[in-house]
Amino acid sequence: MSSSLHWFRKGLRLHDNPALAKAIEHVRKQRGNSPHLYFLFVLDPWFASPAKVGPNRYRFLLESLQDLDTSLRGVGSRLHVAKGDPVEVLPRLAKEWSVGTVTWEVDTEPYARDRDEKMRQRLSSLGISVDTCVSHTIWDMSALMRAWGKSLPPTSYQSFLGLVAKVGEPILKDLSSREEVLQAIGELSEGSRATKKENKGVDEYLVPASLLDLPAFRAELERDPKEYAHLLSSRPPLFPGGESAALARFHDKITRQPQWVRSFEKPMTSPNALEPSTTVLSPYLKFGCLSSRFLWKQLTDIEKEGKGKHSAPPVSLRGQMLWREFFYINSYGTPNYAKMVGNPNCKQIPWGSDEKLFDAWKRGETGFPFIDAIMTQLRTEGWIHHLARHATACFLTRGDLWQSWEKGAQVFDLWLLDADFAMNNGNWQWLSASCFFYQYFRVYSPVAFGKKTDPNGDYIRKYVPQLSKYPKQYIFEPWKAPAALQKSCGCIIGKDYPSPIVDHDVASKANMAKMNVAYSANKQKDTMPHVNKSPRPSEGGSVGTNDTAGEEEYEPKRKRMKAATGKR
DNA sequence: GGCTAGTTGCCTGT
DNA sequence: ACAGGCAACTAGCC
Repeated sequence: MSSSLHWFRKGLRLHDNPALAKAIEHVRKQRGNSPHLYFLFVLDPWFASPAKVGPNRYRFLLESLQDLDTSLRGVGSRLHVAKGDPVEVLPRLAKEWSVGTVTWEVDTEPYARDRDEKMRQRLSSLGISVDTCVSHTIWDMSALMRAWGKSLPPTSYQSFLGLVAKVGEPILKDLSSREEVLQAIGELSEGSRATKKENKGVDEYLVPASLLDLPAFRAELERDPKEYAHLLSSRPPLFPGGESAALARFHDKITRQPQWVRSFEKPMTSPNALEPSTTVLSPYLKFGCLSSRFLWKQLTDIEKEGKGKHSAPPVSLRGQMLWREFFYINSYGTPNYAKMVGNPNCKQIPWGSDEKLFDAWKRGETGFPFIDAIMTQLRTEGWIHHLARHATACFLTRGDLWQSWEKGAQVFDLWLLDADFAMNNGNWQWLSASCFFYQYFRVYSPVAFGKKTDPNGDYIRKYVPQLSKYPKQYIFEPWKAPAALQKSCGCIIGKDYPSPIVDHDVASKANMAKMNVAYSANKQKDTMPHVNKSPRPSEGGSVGTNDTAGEEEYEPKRKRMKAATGKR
């Protein structure tokens, strides 16, 4: 029982990995029993299936595991990759390998919290000790919630900034580098018998070399070759997974251009640039290939070192990191965070359920080129700009299609490389004006918004190539092009490219009226909790765009509200 | 109870 | 580039 095992889940890195460092310490303390340090990742069927993770992100994960394995083998160690339920698999291997201590990085997602609690109990019953560290986020969410002192987390960014100012910044002095950690592992590996033992027989714990090694994904590929065609291309991926790629990208986007870092303002970046206008470090943060604490420290240092002014939260790069922490505390402290029903911070809104509208959105066939280009980039490349996410999320929910944010979040969760429980569900609530943001009358135009940063429509030309010959005055709204022009451009609207599935002006105004009704119903429920009134489904036409009807709908409720509060 | 601020809306006019 | 109208939201703080 003298060996240790570090369990990788997120945190797929060696640098700044305090739980892994603890595992090294545990092994160092052992003497004489040829203790070994094992590294394990478990492909849990809970997420490792084509229904839960799109091919791009699975590829990214495998590359991240391959990179870890390569690094470890360089110093005489290796990564073991097992398949199955980790609560079943890990304790079995721990016994087989005479492991006395297991370490992992804290994961605050509901599934992970539940799984890890089961793992603790299971290991405890086997007499195996557990050591964990918080290093996926900059702050410890449980400590932040204690300091906050309320049962529900702060839902405004400003109050969150107040909270972290009160708590203070964590001390991030001695973040270990990958080289330091590898050297320490190398010293442990020397003379260890375990590495040699494994060379006998078939190795069932190798990192899968590609998606095609996984039967479920192979079956998907055979079922839908077109969908997976981009995976078979010989071109290297746009965003390769792994710690090496993470550190290289960090160097390229951050270290190499301090002036750009210091002047970064998120709203000034472009959602439809052909080269990403932001860092695209998010996939690496999601899997922990890059340490958020390391990035935070580097950004802080770059701001300090330069002279003159630098940008500030919420729009600066440090501000982006704080948004991440903000959504993490919300995901940690909100019951049923990923749902509307049962989520105390989420407005209850009677979203429609129209499969045709939803599928058209998902497939990028709405007839709005800007939206369809975004959805195509998402599906094929796995990353879209933050503001592109805004535009398409608003379009699906309160802007145009009036479909549930939960269904939109599922699509993002499937296809995004950086799909993150906290930020994905939080931002969908934000964009649908269900939580965090409530100015529902500010609606993104699927035609006008993209023109500001891409007047020529080059982004559309790339991702919706049917329209590539359209002149710029029609490319954002091709249905307005004269029939002769459509013909000469080789793309007839309604035949070669869909007609718009909604009239944006009509739909968005009708939806604003529905939001008004839904908000009023939520207000009544809040002020009169004994009246368990579910939000009324409303037809767009019944409220319509008539101002007087809206007034009548709204005014009496104000009075009732006053009467209700007056009772106190 | 009132006031203010809120990561990044759109459109028109200057 | 920026201001104001649009018709008007909520949370947080006083």
